[in-house]
Amino acid sequence: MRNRAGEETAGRIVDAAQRILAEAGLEAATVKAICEAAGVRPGSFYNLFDSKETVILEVVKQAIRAVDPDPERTGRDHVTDLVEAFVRFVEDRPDLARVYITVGLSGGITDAGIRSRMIRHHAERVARFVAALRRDRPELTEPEAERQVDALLAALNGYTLQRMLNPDFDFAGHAKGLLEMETR
Amino acid sequence: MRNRAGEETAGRIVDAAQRILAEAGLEAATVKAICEAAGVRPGSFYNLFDSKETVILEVVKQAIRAVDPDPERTGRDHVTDLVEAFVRFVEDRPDLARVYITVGLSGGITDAGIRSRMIRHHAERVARFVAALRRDRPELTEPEAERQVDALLAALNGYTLQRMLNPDFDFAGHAKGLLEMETR
DNA sequence: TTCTAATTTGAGTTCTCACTCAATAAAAGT
DNA sequence: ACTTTTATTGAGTGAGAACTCAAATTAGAA
Repeated sequence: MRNRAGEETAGRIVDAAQRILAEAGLEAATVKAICEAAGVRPGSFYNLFDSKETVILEVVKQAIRAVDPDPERTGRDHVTDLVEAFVRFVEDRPDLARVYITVGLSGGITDAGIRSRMIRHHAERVARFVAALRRDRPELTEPEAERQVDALLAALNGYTLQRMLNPDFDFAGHAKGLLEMETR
Repeated sequence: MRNRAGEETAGRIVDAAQRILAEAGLEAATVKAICEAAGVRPGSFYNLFDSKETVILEVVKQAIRAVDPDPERTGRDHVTDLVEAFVRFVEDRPDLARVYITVGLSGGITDAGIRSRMIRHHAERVARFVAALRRDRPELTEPEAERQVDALLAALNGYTLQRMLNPDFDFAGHAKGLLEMETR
């Protein structure tokens, strides 16, 4: 095992970046701050990563994965499960959620691929929700289900936005309210 | 007329800041970039504004004002009117819509006032929508109407987000779809 | 143990940022 | 025309950012 030490250090750096992002936001995630939190000197940082952006992107990828856990479960979840996973993500990792939403808008992340990656990710999520909804309510046609899922996800994103603006906003409660409207 | 020249220059600076914010985001809105776009030297900038933040804030205020035109009409509109106004805002002024969302999300604006200002603005909008909805459908109780408006506005914001990510997204169509769901 | 490659170090370098200010120019008032 | 207020200029400051690199250290292989 030749690069065990390096890999371990790289992991510590990503963890530190994620912690800072979660606690203090994107602006505070400087290389210096990340290095201090990881207990590492800048030289090591740049020995292991090409740029700061690489690390932030790695955190964002983890965030994307975190929104939809256990993707192999596809075909068995209910809409409530999916919504609950989304709520948990926003509640547990509000600043990852912020990063997730900001990335598409901000010029800070210059990686061109990230935008299309997020659009594709959204499309996959819609498909998963539609499948779950039609399982719960088989009487719905495909287009009907799609329209409802579209509105549901848009509302969830909108509430996420609100939660970003106002930390006191009761995200979980409002998300649950949406479910009751949808499934009535 | 003592400060006409200064006021005109200040206007050019605000316009330039708005253009840059809309086209390239908060990160790109440096003093240098704003000055270049406005055809002004940094010295003039700081003769007219205390800080960069002052200018950004001015742009945000304009964005907020643009979302809800004709506020004196309160008490006469229907939900469809309000939604249509919102759609028109997003379609006609995607630049301001982007500013509204970007700035709200970013931690870069340290001014505490801007956040609460946006929250207050949202509350006012909810009230206006609730009044309109109860006028359209008197059978609804206040809490019922509030919950529906909440979801409607969240979905509209979510769709706005989607539209920012993907310019091909059919915002107007989806917004109309929401209305049909709400008022069925 | 000894050699070698992976890893870490930290004092820089370069860059760009927001912001300043003394000097100059333009405009307005008398 | 003269004076005073207002507006503009642009070189410059210091702070802090991302990032570099030659040298030192560490750890696995022989």
